[in-house]
Amino acid sequence: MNLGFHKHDHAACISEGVARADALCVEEGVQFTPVRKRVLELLLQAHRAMGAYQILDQLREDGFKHQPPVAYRALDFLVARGFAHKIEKLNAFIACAHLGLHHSPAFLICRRCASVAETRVDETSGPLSDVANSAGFVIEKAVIEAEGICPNCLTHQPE
Amino acid sequence: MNLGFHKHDHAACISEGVARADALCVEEGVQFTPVRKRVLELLLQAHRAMGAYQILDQLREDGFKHQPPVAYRALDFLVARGFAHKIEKLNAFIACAHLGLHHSPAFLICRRCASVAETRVDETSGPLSDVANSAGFVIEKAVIEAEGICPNCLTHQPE
DNA sequence: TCTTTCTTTGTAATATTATAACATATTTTA
DNA sequence: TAAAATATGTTATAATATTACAAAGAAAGA
Repeated sequence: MNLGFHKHDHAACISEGVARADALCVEEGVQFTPVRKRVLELLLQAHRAMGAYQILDQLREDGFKHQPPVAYRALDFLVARGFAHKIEKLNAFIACAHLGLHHSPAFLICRRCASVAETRVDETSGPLSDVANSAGFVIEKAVIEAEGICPNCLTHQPE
Repeated sequence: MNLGFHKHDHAACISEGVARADALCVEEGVQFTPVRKRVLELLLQAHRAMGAYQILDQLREDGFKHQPPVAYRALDFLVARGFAHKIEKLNAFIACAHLGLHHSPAFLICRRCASVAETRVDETSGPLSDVANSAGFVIEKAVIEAEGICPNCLTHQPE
């Protein structure tokens, strides 16, 4: 599976991501306003997790308004629609790597280079679901974030 | 498996937890100082996730010093030794339910009553490990936190 | 024991992350 | 076009967490 730990056509991945989000917003009848679009672009461009205040700094440079709610509102919108995800461990946000697909994301976070790869996991099976089912707990959303060392960092500077 | 969604002898579970931590500290030659012990007691007693500032408030009532670092240092100690865990989703801390056992914890968080149950998962197998292995990513620690509705809340006030 | 080393605590200041509240503007719907 | 819903502008503040440095206490070696 492509986990993002490699080179790719980044310009295309940004414009495709924005286009896809745009289409989904039209479909769902919601407004993909300039700030929202810009924040998604920034996240796609960065290709890594960004804090809300980092985003705010970029917005200021772009001439957008830059009080905290501006960033948090845009991020809330993107996260609610699945266009971005919050990485709880980092208090940061990242563009969705599987935009448009309903999925349950999981993340691999490199503690050396801070790269974050998104993968999908099956919510309805696996050890956690088994435990939840037998306890009678209904899982609605799962935060799955693994920390460790990515293949690039292992290769280039093994510990 | 006992997930904590039930009645139990709470006084015993507090004193046993503290005693076990005490023994482990002796074994490892580290100091189980009064603040550290008191914070663990508070967490065991609360039997739910507590924020650092909630703990700080309790410490103040107990006559301990109560600047933020006091709580964060004690919590860092407890988390480093596995006596407590941080719930990233809640920015809160909870006493370990399997004190003394090396384990990879996972949590079931009820969004209605805010109870948190700890369970163990196998780090070395399962869908996430498979993805990580095939990508060459070495997982060191996994944050696994499921949100949903606990059996008590389902039974007592079904939605 | 002494003394040096390591660990822990006390404290002030500040950094970082996030939300509340309310006014205004814009878009959508009827 | 009026009403309703949605989105933005703005101020203020809440909640979470860390840095830095001084002082106190415990552990280890001579």
